[in-house]
Amino acid sequence: MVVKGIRQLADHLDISIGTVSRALNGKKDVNEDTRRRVLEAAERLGYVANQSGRALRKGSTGVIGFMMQTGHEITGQGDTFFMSVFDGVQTVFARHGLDLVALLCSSEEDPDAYLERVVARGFADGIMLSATRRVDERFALLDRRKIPFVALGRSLTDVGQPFIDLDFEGMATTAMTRLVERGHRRIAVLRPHDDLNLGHVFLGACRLVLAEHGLTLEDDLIFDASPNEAGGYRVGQGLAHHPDRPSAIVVLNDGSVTGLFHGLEAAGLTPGKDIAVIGLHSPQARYLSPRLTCFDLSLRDLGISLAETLLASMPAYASLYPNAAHRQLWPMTLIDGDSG
Amino acid sequence: MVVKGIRQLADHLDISIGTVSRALNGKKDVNEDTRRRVLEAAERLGYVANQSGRALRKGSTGVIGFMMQTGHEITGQGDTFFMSVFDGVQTVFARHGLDLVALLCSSEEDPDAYLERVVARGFADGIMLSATRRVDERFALLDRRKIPFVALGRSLTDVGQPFIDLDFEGMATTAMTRLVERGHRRIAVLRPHDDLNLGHVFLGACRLVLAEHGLTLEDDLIFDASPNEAGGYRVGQGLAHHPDRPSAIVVLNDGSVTGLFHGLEAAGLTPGKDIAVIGLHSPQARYLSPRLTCFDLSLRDLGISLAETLLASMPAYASLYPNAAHRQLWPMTLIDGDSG
DNA sequence: CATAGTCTCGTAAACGTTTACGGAGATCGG
DNA sequence: CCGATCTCCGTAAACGTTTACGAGACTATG
Repeated sequence: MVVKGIRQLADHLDISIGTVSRALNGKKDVNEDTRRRVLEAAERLGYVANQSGRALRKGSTGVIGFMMQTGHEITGQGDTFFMSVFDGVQTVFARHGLDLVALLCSSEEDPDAYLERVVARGFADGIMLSATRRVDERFALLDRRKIPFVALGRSLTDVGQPFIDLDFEGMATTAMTRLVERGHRRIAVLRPHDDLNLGHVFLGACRLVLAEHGLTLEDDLIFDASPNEAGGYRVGQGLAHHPDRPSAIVVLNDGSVTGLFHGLEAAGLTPGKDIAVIGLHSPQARYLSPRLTCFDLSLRDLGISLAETLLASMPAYASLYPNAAHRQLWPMTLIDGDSG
Repeated sequence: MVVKGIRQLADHLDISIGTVSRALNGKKDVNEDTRRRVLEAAERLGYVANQSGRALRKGSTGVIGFMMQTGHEITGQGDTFFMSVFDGVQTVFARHGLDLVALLCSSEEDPDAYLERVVARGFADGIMLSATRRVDERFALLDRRKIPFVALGRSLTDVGQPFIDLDFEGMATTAMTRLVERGHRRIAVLRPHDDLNLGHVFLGACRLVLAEHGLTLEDDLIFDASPNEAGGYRVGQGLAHHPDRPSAIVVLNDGSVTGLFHGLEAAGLTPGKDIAVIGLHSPQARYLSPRLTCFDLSLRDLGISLAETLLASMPAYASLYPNAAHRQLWPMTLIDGDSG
């Protein structure tokens, strides 16, 4: 048997709905005996407070929305990237009875309009953004709507929004220094679409590092490619037939690395021998041959930080996370491989 | 400027909230002039009806939940798999103003309890399931709660629930016949955890096909492995050192194939030469060397069918999809590769 | 002109919950 | 034994929306 509505549950117990509600919500003014009775009955009859009614009254939904776009060509992240991050986010939210849902924006719908719609409806108490773009209306939009949010990926049009982004500057420094010290002079970069800001940031950092060594990043060595196997394959082919082939390449699209390897091999080049490859860690990375030299990070911990940063900006939870970082560049560690 | 609440919007227009609501919802009893005025003002002031209020009154949320579990070790599918399916689902839902969200169940929470909680709250009008298990409480639970749903993956405890599953029987027939005709006699199978029913179904089908040829599926040739690179790698190693090595393997875990290849290679075996490999299509499949012989399917179309099947079981939309399949085995086509 | 019909709109109830408020009974201190 | 305090609970308002209902102002029709 299943009971629908607090009214039915209250009638069933010969108690007023007020008391039932208080009992369920752990409020003070309720006898411990009746509380037990209520809890037991709710459990037995499968009563759970209606989401809409509760949200309407309380003014908060208990839901956090993580916006992502369907159709996988947009972001450069590997296949299990988000699921790992989510797992970290959840462990934090679970402590507060918050639920994480992914807001799925169709590839046919305008992301800005979608987000505005969802936020304006009051669907979620907080928003997580991903795949931030170089000019990203969404930051201003969320500011305007005054809803707490955090971005996975930095904002370039800076007005103080909270975010956590990968430390691309650190990555650029480590990668470029390593390559230069090993004698590389012509170094290429593979990044996803220019509109995503991670590639933009990374290139800037690379230029800085290279300049310190009196080197430059040649325009014809910057490859934009879809963050998938096909994109990597094409770049591999392109590299092989490049009139002035670089001796190394750094790959931001972790989904493209295996494609790149096979593209190179198909053209008779051996990664790590004919051309050094440094990438981002992905599940495949250590099973590639040669093993990929790559930057690793704890996605689960990243998710935890992401959640804490968001909660820190929500009035109801801020006091619990007094020293959560408002903005953070997430450190990555280099894992030695055989590819570069 | 942003307006909050239909009351404010109505006051701003010197109109009653009833009329405003009717205007926004395209109801009949409203002058076309005032409707335009309302629509324009709503657009300009950024008014969108509150989700909770609307859902509470209408008794439906306009939200469809796709349940999935975070932490990627459970299901064999990755982000791109789901994102492609979602894209298809969305194109159908968009026509009806329905929104798809992914209900993310933490790996630390019991999936059944999670689903019960979400459904009982009335969070969504319909549910999509994935990663169905051999004994899956969720089917009975959704039946009991009388909420429309569809599963991506069949139910084995059969009481007529709607689902779409991959045609593993067809796949088994095609794959096994092909291998047998090419002279293979000892054929292995790699599948994810036994608790997921796809592996169970597939094995059964394989046994049937093999029996027709007077062959059997040896117990020591059935490998259960985590649906990831590491799992595949270990099986590759295991195959290489198998006392009576099979000459072919069919792989259900698409996330494991590259790992399997590298595991084999690390042990000195060449896929497609020393051992035939047939798998499922994945973004990597055609960039592997040798190219993977695999079964492909249109994920986007699968999503469309999934959505239509669900809508067909929702009273409000059923009439629009009179001949949507209630249950469906989704066809897959074999793509010739070099691996087997 | 009277009546019926049409068009448009305002009013108010309802959806399921939470919570401020007040009241009834019990307990306690003097 | 009386007033004060405490414990527990019921009542009712409020959250923002949709919609059934009815009313007023026209128009058409006879």
